[in-house]
Amino acid sequence: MRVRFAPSPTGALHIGGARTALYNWLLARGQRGTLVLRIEDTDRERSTPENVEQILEALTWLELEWDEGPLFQSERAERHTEALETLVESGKAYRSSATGEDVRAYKQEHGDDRGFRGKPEAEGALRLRVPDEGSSIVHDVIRGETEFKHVHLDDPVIARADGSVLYNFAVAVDDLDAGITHVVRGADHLSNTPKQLLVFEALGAQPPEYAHLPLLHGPDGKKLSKRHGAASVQELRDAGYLPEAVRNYLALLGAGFDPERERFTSDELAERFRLERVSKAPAVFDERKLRHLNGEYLRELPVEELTRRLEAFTGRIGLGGAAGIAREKMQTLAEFWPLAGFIFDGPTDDPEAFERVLGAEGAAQALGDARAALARLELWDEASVERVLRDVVETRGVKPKEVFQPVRVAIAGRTISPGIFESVALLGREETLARIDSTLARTPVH
RNA sequence: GGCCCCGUGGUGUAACGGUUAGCACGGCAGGUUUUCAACCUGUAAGCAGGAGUUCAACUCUCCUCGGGGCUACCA
Repeated sequence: MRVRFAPSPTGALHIGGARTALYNWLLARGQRGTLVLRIEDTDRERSTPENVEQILEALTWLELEWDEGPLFQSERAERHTEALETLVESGKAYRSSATGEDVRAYKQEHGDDRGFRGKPEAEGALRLRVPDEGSSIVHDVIRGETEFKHVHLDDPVIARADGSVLYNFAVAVDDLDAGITHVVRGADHLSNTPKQLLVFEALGAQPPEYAHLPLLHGPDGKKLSKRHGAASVQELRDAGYLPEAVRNYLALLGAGFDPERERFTSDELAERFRLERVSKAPAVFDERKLRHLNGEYLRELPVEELTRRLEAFTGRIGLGGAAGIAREKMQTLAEFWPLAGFIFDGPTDDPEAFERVLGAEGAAQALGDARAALARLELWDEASVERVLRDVVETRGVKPKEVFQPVRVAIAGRTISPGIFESVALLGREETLARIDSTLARTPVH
């Protein structure tokens, strides 16, 4: 089995495209087949090295593997020309200068549901001759059979007047030459399939098996796009999602896995993936669910691994201790720094938190007592810190938060942080006492 | 306009010609708790609508409605 993922080089890898790539990968992996990557760059304008680079980067980030082959469709221009000539010689394609305007005029005359048929000319673009009789039937592994009557189909343009080929032609020729057995792609290509089928037929070749995946929509039911927040793999990465979580989530969106379970390894995914089980209905990309899943993956990562990823994500080093105490509280890598950055960069400036917590009655005394108790500590570790701080609570006869919150604001600057004992223990004696002192110095005493 | 696809709670989905229509996210209400999370318990919420086939339909057929895609000398 040979499958292919053929993105258009328009820039970032769209989330829907990522899922298509993933499904192809799972299919190939589960069936011991090969995944071929090919950039659909017959439109040279849109194909920039940067765009291609972005796509490869995203696929690599997702940890998908593919077979090295001719990566660019444009490298095959010679073969395309040759195939074109074959079709012209056999009368299956003809030159026509007809424009979109002419096609509309034709339909005015013959009816909207009548496909355009041109007359052969000496100059112009190349159109494929579609027979009026019969129909092309798309045999789709997911959707069953869909019939497209030839009368409704326009003779498609397969090459520009300058000889360069167009997508629907090139894709068929390339799939044929690459020996692709299964074409798995977005449902937006379903209507294009009869044109490609016609190309296979004109070339006297057997088409591959097709499977059209349901499209991914945004929360508003419209096709997923920029205004829905993250729309590309790159954005997901930058938002702090883990590739394994993204992969798992994307796989869940329409693959028809057992919903009693939702976490799967790549091997399990590949093992269970069945094209026949893929849903026909479009799915809405729900970032909240991805967050949830990501949080689970994050919490199960060994601390050393989590640290490595946080360091790569933030560009900082020495995050090990902080990773350990913050990991229970984050769902994405991006949430780490707001939560634990104070350990490295000093307390966050949050006047509102300061006012509310340290402005409260008894806060200054509580903080002072905590300071004194901590200063007496001989062994500075989490258990000892907890012991003495709880002692302060007991001695003062107040609620725990009346002691813990002032300490938290003193060291973190804000009311949200990892656990107070762990934070203090990690910060160290010197830094903790210094931060408390500096806080005390500007705290009003009630 | 033409051609085509799709339709189970807000979201992702499971099941089956006969079930109290299940699970998860999210919501709500409690619990735990030093904050925020996490975690635990409980709870609300669905077969788009209408015909037909059948002893029986969410499941099969048709229609309507709704959503989507394609309709380029784009991919």
